[in-house]
Amino acid sequence: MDFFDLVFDIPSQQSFTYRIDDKKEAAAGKRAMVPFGRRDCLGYIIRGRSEPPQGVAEDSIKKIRRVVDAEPLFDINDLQTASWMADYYLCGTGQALCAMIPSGKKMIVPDILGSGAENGESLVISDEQEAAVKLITSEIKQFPKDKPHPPLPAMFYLYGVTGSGKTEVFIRSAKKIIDEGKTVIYLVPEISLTHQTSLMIGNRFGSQAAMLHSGMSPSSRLAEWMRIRRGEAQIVVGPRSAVFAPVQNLGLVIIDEEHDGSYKSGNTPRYHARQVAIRRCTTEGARLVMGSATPSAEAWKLMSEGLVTRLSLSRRLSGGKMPDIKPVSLNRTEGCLTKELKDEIKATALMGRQSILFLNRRGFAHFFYCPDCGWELLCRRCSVSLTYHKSRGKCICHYCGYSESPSDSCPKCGSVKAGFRGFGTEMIEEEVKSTFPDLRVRRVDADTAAKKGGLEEALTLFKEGVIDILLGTQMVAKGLNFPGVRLVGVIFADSGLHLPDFRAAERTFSLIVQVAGRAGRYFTDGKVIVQTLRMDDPVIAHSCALDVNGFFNAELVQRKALGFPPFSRLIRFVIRAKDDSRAQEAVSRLASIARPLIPAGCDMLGPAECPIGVINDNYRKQLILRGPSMNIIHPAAKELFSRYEKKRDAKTYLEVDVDPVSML
DNA sequence: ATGATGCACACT
DNA sequence: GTGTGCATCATG
Repeated sequence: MDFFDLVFDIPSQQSFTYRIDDKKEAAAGKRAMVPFGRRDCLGYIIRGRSEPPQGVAEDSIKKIRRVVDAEPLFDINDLQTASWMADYYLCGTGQALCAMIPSGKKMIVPDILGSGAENGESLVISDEQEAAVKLITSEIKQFPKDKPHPPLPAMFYLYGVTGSGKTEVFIRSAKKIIDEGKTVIYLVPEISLTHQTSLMIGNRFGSQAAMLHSGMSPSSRLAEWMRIRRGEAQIVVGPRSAVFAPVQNLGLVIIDEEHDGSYKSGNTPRYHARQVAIRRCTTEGARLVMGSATPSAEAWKLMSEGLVTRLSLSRRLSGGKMPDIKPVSLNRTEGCLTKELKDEIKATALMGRQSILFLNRRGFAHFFYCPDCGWELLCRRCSVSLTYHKSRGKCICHYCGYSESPSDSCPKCGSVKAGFRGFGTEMIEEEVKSTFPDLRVRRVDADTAAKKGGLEEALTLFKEGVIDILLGTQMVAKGLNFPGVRLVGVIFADSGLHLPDFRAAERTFSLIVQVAGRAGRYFTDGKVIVQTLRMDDPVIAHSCALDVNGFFNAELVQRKALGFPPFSRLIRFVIRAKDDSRAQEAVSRLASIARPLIPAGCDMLGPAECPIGVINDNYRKQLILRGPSMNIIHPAAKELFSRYEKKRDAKTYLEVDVDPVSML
């Protein structure tokens, strides 16, 4: 073994061979400084070899300058995971490896939230919880080897309303697995919830636990990582990237709030932690348990197919009850507060209790709808909102390119008020303040949270009861529990429904149910008012009834009919360029390469403008490959990718997203 | 990704 | 005839 193959953090699958004098130093899994091109570069050693690869002259091989690590950073499993990622997500092996370690690449600001810890260990658990722990930690039955299916790990889904004690089941299961001498990875979404859960795990597992917090300094992150690598931690808590935690003898991966979008990486290796977890569990013989009150459609389907075992928790603990959720029509309402909501805010204030009002992010684009009956213009083929383009005077589908002219009155009820409008978020704050001049109102959103301590301050004040009404976006919707809250008001539940994304309904449903879970965790008189333009919309109705089953029954029929996931798999190609016509030409070329490559039973959506057509002065066009399974479209996508990249169009960039989660 | 190279049009 | 600007190429 005189030679070693290295990969770099570049978007190329290629590896490069180097030589070393002191070969004891070098080993697969270590990093090394080497001359690469005209500069020195940090590379990852992925394997040793006894002679140079074919076609590479011996004297063109350079020497490794310095091996950086005394001990390998990656073991064989890690290296295999990286090459699997490179293949699956169409990125460089080096890029994948780079994503697996806490690099000093991105600097992160110090710790934020200092909110209090959760109540400690509850000694008694319910029968349901007990049964769940038992199943999760039971002997893994080997999958029959003769099955045509690809091997899958033992997978469970802890399905139950907020406050039903999922965390306790996770913790007890983890304890049992650790007692068997194995290790656990506990994944949490990339939000404030991380902190509360981390504290709790810290309380219960002490020094056995390691945290890979997203708000940690790079140095302490690295320190924790090394501690894990050395085998000094049995349970690792962290966001998405913690799925790569270098634990030995992995026994269990927990994915808390499985439906959460932050498990999908938004930049280059665009991996999904759930997918990587499944893969890791498969190769390392571990089991997987996910949990949420609102599973993703993918998980729901896996459950109904029996590939994931469902474990239900049906009761709320801590003396809480699910709140009374009331949908209220916004039609013909002056402003954005209905009488019902105002009355409840008043009543709540009189009781000396608190309210949370949710301003869900407004639909970003101009969509065509009727304020009187709620009718909205949808694509006939994709059932996705059409986006109005003022310049062209047309409504366009961003998936398939279909367009039509808008009419000047509502086709359903004839109202001439139909047109393009939206709720301004600032005006809501105005209205709340002017309606309730003697109540203390505080708004928390991206702007207010931007300045340091802004969010923490607001939440502390709210907790202390110094604020009566907390106005907030998603960042307040998740995770945090405020025992004093009686009322939750959703200002405009439909807003997310207008997004031109086939998951719009799923996300809206999930958000409303999660938000409802904020109220009445410890009391029986929780109240939720859901304001909507479309009282009869099944999504709104199902979410207000907390009817997950009913929602998915309807939603999955729709998805199946339209051929969207989970009944198909997607690979999305996005072309980005400063110049619109260059971007257009590039997608056209991409599409013409793609057309003959599309396998039978698969199709291509687009090329079309991305739903957010311009970001940062970059024009964005997309093309989506769709097929019944990954096995079928993935090879085609790989071929398309490599043929397109053979010659890249000037000043254009291509991004590939396998299993895209957000289509915006 | 990124630095090197080579070819285009511009200006002393 | 040399000088900036960007598209193209290779990196062992």
